[in-house]
Amino acid sequence: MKDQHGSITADDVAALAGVSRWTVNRAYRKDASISAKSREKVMKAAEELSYVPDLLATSLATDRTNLVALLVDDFANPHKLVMMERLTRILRKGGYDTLLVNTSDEEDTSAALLNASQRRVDAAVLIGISFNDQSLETALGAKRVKKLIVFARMSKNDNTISICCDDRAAMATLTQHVFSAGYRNPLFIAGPQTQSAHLQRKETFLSQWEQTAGRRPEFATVERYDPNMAYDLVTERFRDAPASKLPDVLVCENDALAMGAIDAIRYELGLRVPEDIAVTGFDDVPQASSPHYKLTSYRQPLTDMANALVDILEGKIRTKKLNAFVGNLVIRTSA
Amino acid sequence: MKDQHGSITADDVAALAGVSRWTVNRAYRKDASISAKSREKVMKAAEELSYVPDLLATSLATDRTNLVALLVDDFANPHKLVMMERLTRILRKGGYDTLLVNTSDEEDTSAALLNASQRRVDAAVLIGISFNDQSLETALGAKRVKKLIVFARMSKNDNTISICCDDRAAMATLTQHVFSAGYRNPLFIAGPQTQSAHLQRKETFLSQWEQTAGRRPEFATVERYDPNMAYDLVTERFRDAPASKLPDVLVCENDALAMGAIDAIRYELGLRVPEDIAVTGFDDVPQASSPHYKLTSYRQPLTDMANALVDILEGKIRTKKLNAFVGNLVIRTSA
DNA sequence: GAAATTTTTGCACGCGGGGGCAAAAATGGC
DNA sequence: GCCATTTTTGCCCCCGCGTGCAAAAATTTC
Repeated sequence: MKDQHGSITADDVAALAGVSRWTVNRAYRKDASISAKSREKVMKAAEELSYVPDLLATSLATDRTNLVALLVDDFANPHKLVMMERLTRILRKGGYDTLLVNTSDEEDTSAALLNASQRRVDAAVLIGISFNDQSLETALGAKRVKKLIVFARMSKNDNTISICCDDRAAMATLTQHVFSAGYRNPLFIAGPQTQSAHLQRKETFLSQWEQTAGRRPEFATVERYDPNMAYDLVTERFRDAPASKLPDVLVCENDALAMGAIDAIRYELGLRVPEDIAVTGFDDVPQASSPHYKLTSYRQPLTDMANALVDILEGKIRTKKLNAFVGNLVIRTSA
Repeated sequence: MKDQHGSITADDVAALAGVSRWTVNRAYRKDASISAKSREKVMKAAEELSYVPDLLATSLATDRTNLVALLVDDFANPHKLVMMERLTRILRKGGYDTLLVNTSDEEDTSAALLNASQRRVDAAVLIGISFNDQSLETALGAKRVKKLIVFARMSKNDNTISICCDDRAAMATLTQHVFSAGYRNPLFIAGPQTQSAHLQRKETFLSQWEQTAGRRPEFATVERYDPNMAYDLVTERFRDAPASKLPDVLVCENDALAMGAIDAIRYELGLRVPEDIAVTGFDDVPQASSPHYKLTSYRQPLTDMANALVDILEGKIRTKKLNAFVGNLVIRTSA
């Protein structure tokens, strides 16, 4: 009875059940060789003492924590919330807990990874945007983490695993929709140029549009995925532009930019969406469906992607670059 | 050299530095009695081997994990993102990591708490809305967690610690602003009635307005803190109402509801904000500042609150109910 | 320079549980 | 009922590090 200490260990249960400590632990492992009878005895005793195995000790002994670090660097984008919800839920279902690591002000992703490695996470999942391949290459922390997974973005780094939706297919669908809706003069609004994933999205659109419409569209970039940046960009670029100089559709790299663009069109340019300028986004954040935006957007198959993540953790998938996930275009009235 | 195993332990460092393992570990504890000389030797050897102490083993030995479970049940509200960012950042600065627990579909908060307790978290912080005092009372998991902290809400449960902004002061400021702006016929839009924190916000407004204006205002409630619910509420309630029956201001329990209300006013009622109906929110989410909403809202002092959380974890604060945090009213054009 | 302190270091043991093997018990065959 | 198998159980040692104490080394005292 070390009940006073507060924590009940397998020893206590063993004593009560009249078996050895090892038998108690075995009762909790499903593949263990133990008779149904003693397992039952153990479970009964465990319940009586309200015993639960200690994951810390288990982790230490097995070198498996069932813990995944989730590194997030941009808490401004509501899509992060969607991803976090989906990932935590599905990871949990797969038996994993999530360590949330905020790398937004901490330029040094390496330090975050190192810290995670000190907790022996089974994997680190990056859903940020400012992690570039180079930093992953040089990060000391990166090497200590068992698995490094870039989620919703493609990394070219050979040591990292990428899970991403098929940008090519996505942009093809989008291009198709925009073109067949009659738009002919698009402007692509992209985020920072340093991000491979998004660069890919941009390049894919540009080339696909060129193929479809015979002309390579213009594009503009902003420094961060911040609605205000898109807002300012659109405002400054088109404030005094004659109607003939205006694009007829803004294809935005994500919803955050699209929403900023819509606001600028309405409140700065005094124009209508989609009549004067149409807008498309990417991610289909919850706000995209608000009557104000009614944003046509592309929804990534996050559930499938998260399930794939679990499969990777379980070792069921060994491919390093998974990018065949196809989502679907959510057509609303903004384009 | 157990380098092949991948993990370098204190033993390896000890061997290289020519001291015992315990001296190595001591070098990492700041209050340990160790000579400057040998600490230096150890650190040099550690760097050479790129050794880092294992937090799992440390936690097991010290019964202190420096891990905090953050339970979140509503990923639809963008304010959660703000809170998560602030909390993770400040906790990290205080030396704590964050375990993100999604309790949105899992009705059983108890199971989540139990799971967290198996990881021996130093505390569980609830920033959700559907945790009610009763469930905290009966939750088996609750007892196993060292500290149970309700953040941004007041719990009446004696066993839990609450950190909340001063709702009375907040609503007083808001009431004052609304009243002196000339509004006389407010409608309060509240979330689910089961939540003590928010009930408090509502009751506070009602009584303070009564005191100020001499008349107890009406209120309406929705089932979830979901913009669509506020949207529908406003639409249904006022669609065919004559202008004389309309409130002149909607005081909403949070920004999510306020934004839904604004959309309904504009897109369903065809009225203007604030000229026909003004709106106020609470939380000051990032979207509140968009040109579309320009929402007058109340910003909680999250940084102070998060710092208080760290102080509680460190044992520097022993008070159980902290609710003296005063934020500030962010006045925009919606009211 | 020897004795009395004080600082530094080493070590047994513990934290809670897992792997793998040998002993014990249960089962099967005839 | 006896022996060969198979299942079940107990146990040693290990995971990586912290605590508290005793031994060793360094420092002070007179």
